[in-house]
Amino acid sequence: MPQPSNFNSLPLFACLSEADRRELATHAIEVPIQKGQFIFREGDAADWFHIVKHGNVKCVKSSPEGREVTLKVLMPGDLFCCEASAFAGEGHPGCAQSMGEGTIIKIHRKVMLDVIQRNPEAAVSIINYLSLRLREAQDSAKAFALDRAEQRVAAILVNLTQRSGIQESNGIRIDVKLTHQDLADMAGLTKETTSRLLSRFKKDHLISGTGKKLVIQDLPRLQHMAPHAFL
Amino acid sequence: MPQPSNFNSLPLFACLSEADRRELATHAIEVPIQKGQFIFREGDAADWFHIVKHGNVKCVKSSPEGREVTLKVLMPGDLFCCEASAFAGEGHPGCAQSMGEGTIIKIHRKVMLDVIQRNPEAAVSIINYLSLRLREAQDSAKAFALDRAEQRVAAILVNLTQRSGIQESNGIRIDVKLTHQDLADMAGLTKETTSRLLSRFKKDHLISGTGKKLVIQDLPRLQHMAPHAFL
DNA sequence: CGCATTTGATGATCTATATCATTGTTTTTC
DNA sequence: GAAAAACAATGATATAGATCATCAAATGCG
Repeated sequence: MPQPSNFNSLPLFACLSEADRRELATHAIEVPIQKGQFIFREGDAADWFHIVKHGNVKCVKSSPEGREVTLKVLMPGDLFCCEASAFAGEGHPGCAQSMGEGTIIKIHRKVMLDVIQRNPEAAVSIINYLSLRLREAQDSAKAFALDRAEQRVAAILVNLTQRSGIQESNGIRIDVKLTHQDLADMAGLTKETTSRLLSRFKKDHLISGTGKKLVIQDLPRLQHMAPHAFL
Repeated sequence: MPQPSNFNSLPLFACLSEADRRELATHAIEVPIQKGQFIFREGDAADWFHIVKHGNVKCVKSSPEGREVTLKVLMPGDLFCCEASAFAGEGHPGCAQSMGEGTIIKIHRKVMLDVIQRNPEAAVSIINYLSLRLREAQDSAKAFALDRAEQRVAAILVNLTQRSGIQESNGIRIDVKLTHQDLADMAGLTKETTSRLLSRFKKDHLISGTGKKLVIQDLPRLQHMAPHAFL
């Protein structure tokens, strides 16, 4: 049961006609996802565009030795891996893995490319989307190359707060279920180092709560610690 | 004196009609660049598309503390910073700096956008170009997060060899003037560490020559050291 | 050409973060 | 609701790479 409301709220589709959005919605497939489930793996054929409906999905790359980085955590509404892959019909450059229960919407690339053909405006949207993602990826590369562990973790917390923060009585709750290992994978650290940093952040009253319920208590100071945006 | 030959050889323009390519060539401006000269700086308005005609240009980001990363070294024929910036009319997300004497070609974004409007095919080329760059940037982020210094330097040498290598009697010469500092900036290392690694590579007969004339002697073994592509 | 500047090589130390190890605390599962 | 599994906290130690410090070699410049 596709939900057109999702399509309307996506900036990427804002330029489409009502008819085209309905066309996309008709061809959209909704799929439930379980914690840890791979939506696709590195190298898989990229025949689908994906949109997170609810839950969170992480884009992951791993090294032969088994270490892995999380390049991005996706929130409801986020499009993923419409990158190179889906357009050029190549394999996926990384994995997409569900971080918990959720739902994703899949649209076959043929349907999508069809709609784009008919809407030059949509192509521009895609270009803007890719440009933004490119900038983000370059910022990440920069952060990994130049920033220290503390700065990277701070930047990640700031980013997650901005993208999924919910105001609460005692601060802003990050609405993503994150283990220390998850954060470590985003920051390119070990879970131990991440754990120690979070302990210090708690001691300094920058954050509170634990595990699944991280609450940001001093966003300005965290932002001040983070040289630039990240993730 | 624009050189249409350059335009014909660019994959990005391959789909254009002869007339459109001529149109671009007519509006192209050729500019000589000096060593160290900034073609643009972070934050500058992005009103131009740039193409390296000869010489090399590096895309650089720097941290407030003065450290910097080189996100990419561009070879003749490479397009640069047609990213987010030029399309969205935003500021440049990083600097572009000449690595030596050279020439670049500038095309105003209005001319470029005009041509793209008339050629839906061109938009697809741009999408493919951006997709590729995105993948590269994600690979870089991954390399910084997961690979060790030696692996990153090896990967960079492999990449430079593939993009600018010239077969010579004693190996493949990298046709880019690189100081150890340049390589260090690409790998996210200090010049000392890079110097030590290159010394070891020489001792192991992986490379020879020095400074401005780096010669790769054992590309297969270097490739084997590098987990994945980088830069 | 000869001097000044930049670049390269390499030693000695320092430090941020990884690794290894343990124990306590949640969360899940049956 | 008890047992199992996953997660968190934190100490002790190891190490890759940074930093500091020279000196030598190459390169550019007047």
